Amino acid sequence: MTKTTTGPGRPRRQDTEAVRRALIAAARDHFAQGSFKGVSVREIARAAGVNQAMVSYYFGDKRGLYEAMLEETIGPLIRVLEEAEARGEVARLEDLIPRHAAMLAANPWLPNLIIREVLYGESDFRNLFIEKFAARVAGALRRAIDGGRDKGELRDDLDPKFGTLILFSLTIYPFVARPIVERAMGIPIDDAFAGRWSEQILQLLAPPKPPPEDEDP
Amino acid sequence: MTKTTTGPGRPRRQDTEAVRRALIAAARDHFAQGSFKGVSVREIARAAGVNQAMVSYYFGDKRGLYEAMLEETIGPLIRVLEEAEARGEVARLEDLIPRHAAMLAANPWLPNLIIREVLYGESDFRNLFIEKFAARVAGALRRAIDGGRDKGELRDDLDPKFGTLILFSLTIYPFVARPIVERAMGIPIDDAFAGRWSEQILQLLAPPKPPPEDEDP
DNA sequence: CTATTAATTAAAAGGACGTTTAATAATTCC
DNA sequence: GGAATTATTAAACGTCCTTTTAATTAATAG
Repeated sequence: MTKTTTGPGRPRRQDTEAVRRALIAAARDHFAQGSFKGVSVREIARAAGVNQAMVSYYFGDKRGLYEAMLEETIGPLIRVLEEAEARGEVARLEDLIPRHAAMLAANPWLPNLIIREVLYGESDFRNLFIEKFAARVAGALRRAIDGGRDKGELRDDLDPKFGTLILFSLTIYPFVARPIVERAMGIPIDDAFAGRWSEQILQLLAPPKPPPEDEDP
Repeated sequence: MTKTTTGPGRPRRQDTEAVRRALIAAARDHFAQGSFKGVSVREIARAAGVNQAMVSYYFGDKRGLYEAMLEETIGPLIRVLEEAEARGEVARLEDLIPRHAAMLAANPWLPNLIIREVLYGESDFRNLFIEKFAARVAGALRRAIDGGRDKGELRDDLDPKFGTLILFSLTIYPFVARPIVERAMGIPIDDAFAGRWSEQILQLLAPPKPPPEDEDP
């Protein structure tokens, strides 16, 4: 006779990786909505459908879960970006910007995690985060700007350092401030937004078009 | 004989307003650094140099202190801005942008409080906040953009809605992401920054200059 | 087949936190 | 000048949260 009631003990043939993944996913979604202290282990475990003691069992403690979550959610995205850069797929701003925007639009938890880590991240971990994430993105933006300048694809009154900051701000902020943008400005952040927004950014940085002739070509 | 040791009881001639102000200031600084749950009443009271029970005594509870703090720190800034607008002092982007930037640079706790309220603010209060703060700033930006367009002071390939978002992003984000900007991009956010940054923003939105003649005037 | 190991549970331990309380002393009011 | 009020303190209270523990059972190894 097989027992059907749940109780302590090892369950029949349950995948340990599934539990880990469920916890990481629940942690990602919850930490994107609330602060580190504002989200409880109980909540996360309940959302993941596992016992709260599993957090300590798999990750040591709450912070261990948090850090594993950051590594396993943001890490892959950075790697994808870096591989794309290595293959020269995002050397030009016209390729890089839409890619960044699409990535942020497709992963709604991403901008929140980033900004939270920047605002409240604790010393050591925040340092690592800035180094691993922000510095790399900033580097890619800077290289694309320098390249664009050299090829005359960029307006020449743009300071390269400030240009990097302009791009950084314009790519991330609308997604971070989503509630404001949607409700106070009436701009929906939907699938189409990333594309139109990228176009607007690129247009802003393009060199001035020659003044229109009075006649059509 | 006058007692010199501290103990329970009403102190000699201490100003009740001073206690209130100390609590508000400590709350402002602490809530700018940590989340609502991440900052304890004990910490704030200690920083303010008063007993923790004073929080309940003056503000009812922790949330009462938080809301009073938001009202008394952000409220005046909004009012200053609105009065400036009423007097027509910030109708033009060249006046409005540097003013916003200077305000954010001069009050380092401001961008953090704003973004935190947007990210984690709880239902009712966040709604109020967005309505009172974000919507007004967005409105002022929008009016300045529309005005600038009418007078031909703005490039004409700029969608007004997106233009508002561009300005909003560029004015706030560098101050929010200060650690990133300073450390990953090497741009110090100091007194001089607000001015140079405003110029860069305005330059970006200005209509393209006529192509330079080959001779000096 | 038996003994060990691994995964899970419910419950409890231990700590921190927000809030309340009772005591106390300066101030104010009549 | 005495009674009531106000501002303050230290301590306690109750709650919630993270982490640990002891029990339990499936899986695995010898």
